[in-house]
Amino acid sequence: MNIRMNPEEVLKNSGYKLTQQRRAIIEVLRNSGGPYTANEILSLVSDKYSGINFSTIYRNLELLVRLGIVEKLNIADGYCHFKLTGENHHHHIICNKCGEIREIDICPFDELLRNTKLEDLDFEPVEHKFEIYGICSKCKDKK
Amino acid sequence: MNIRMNPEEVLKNSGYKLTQQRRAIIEVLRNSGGPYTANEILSLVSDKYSGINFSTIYRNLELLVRLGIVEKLNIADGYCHFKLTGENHHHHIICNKCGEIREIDICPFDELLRNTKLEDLDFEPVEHKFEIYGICSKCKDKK
DNA sequence: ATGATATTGCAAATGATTTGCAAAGACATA
DNA sequence: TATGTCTTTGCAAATCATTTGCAATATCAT
Ligand SMILES: [Mn+2]
Ligand SMILES: [Mn+2]
Ligand SMILES: [Zn+2]
Ligand SMILES: [Zn+2]
Repeated sequence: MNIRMNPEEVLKNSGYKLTQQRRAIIEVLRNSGGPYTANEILSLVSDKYSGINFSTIYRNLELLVRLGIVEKLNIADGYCHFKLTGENHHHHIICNKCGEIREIDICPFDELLRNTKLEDLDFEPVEHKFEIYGICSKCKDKK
Repeated sequence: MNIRMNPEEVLKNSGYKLTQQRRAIIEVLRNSGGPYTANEILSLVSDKYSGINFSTIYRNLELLVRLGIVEKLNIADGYCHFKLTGENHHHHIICNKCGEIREIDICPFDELLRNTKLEDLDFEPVEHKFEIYGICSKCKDKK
């Protein structure tokens, strides 16, 4: 499964059908930064493909995660957030007040691999999460 | 609010009552590594204080988080996990197969602060999460 | 175009977490 | 130590994101 295949190709290549709904979901994730909640994705997709159902959103997000196309983030706000995996790997800073999610390019994992400390862990890493929570500048100014 | 106060002192100092249930919850968190789900904490506490209710667990965990005594982890398994904040700050490697959570001492945040990259972010960090997901040695051997 | 299968929409179920409310407990005060 | 006030608890019901069963529909190889 070449890493350079696009989501549509991965789907077909894995024996899944390229439905209107799947196209729309991928399209939305591609054109918007994210990460978005299932709710937000439903709204965005509804613009392109009205009538799409919540369970379709959830079922497909799960499939896309399973295929490695989409990444699922468990942010401390009670919802799952989803974004396209891939080219621009990054992490997030999240405001505890307003909930704004901003991307950062700093990846602590690169550093880890460089130090080969992982060898000692007796563990095969697949993915990783790094998030910084705090107060954004807008919210700091407010009080 | 001195960082050297113990949980019981912080509670009283903040005007909250030191109930049997709160004592038991803190006791359990102190004597077990964690992080634990609310469910696991209910079981552990029930040994000490039988009859304790789920809503009491949740309400107090929320309070303890608010007071900075407990840390809430959003691990990608659908549950919230809780552990005592404080002395031994660390992160986790989590097995995608069996769900085992193991502690690691590597903290990417120290590194970040050293590089002063955070100054540019215009953001006041409060806490951070770093987790590595993958396959543990036990699960790797199984297949 | 047809048929075999995968996928969808809908509505109902699930399950962790939250909430309202009356009874019980903590603790400052007398 | 007894009293009174205010907080906290237990219980049961509500919430709400996510999941699931099933019949109807869409996709795609032929
Ligand atoms: Mn990274
Ligand atoms: Mn850390
Ligand atoms: Zn903010
Ligand atoms: Zn494992």
